[in-house]
Amino acid sequence: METTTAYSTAEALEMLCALSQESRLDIFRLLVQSGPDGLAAGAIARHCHLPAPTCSFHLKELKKGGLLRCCRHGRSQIYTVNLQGIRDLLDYLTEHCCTDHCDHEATNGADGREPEAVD
Amino acid sequence: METTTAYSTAEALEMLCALSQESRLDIFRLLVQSGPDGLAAGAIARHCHLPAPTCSFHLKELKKGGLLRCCRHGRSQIYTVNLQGIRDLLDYLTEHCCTDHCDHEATNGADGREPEAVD
DNA sequence: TATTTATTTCAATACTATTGGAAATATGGA
DNA sequence: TCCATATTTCCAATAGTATTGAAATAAATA
Repeated sequence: METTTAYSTAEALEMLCALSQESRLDIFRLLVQSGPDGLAAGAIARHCHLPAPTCSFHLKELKKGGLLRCCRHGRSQIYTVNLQGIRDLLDYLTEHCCTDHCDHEATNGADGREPEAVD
Repeated sequence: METTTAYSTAEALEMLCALSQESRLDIFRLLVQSGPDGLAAGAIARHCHLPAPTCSFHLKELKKGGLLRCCRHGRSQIYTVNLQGIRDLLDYLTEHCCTDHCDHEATNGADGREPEAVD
């Protein structure tokens, strides 16, 4: 495992796009709960109350974003979360969107601060 | 750390929607870099190569999602990142989308649950 | 091969988001 | 007050995303 987490903004954006939809966030959370064994497409559709084609569309988007994996098992397609994917997204957000002055519990807790014009 | 951050899925979703757009991710990252002093709307538009109305639209979306704050300073509107907002999103993702078997630091969580196929 | 079950692709439609010019609003200063 | 600057709102055009029934594909089994 050589995870350098040199995650590009483009890749992070694609992941954010994948997760930023209600049904897809539902599906993703369901699969996180389901653990490494994953779930078949049909079971996911039933759980999330989605018609099969709608569910299939969202699964494809999540897979495209690198958040899911799938493999065939008999007649079923078993979907599982790609753990490294969500970790990479968290790392990206921590690194690029939450740096130094935004370092967890570092600075003063309250929001109050007097901003000054820049530029 | 005393705050429980009971961030709802609906709120997390709104934040994900706010961040999952190229211009908005650009703006957000720019403001993270700019630190607590923030930047005026005009400066943000120039930095991100956006016409003023387009930039204003995106700033409003980010603010709606709880990722930015703004306050007037003379003729300028100064935008700053809402640190608690992005922290809450990270906490939500860690808690709901990256649990046990997706342990960041390979720590065996206090609740170790058996991952099993759900229905 | 024909049948059943599981899932995806297609295609039409509906919906939501993005864009940017023009006009409106807000502020500071002469 | 009038003018210049800073930003937002309005609005209409365009672009992109979501939804789902019907058809197609895939695999197991008789």
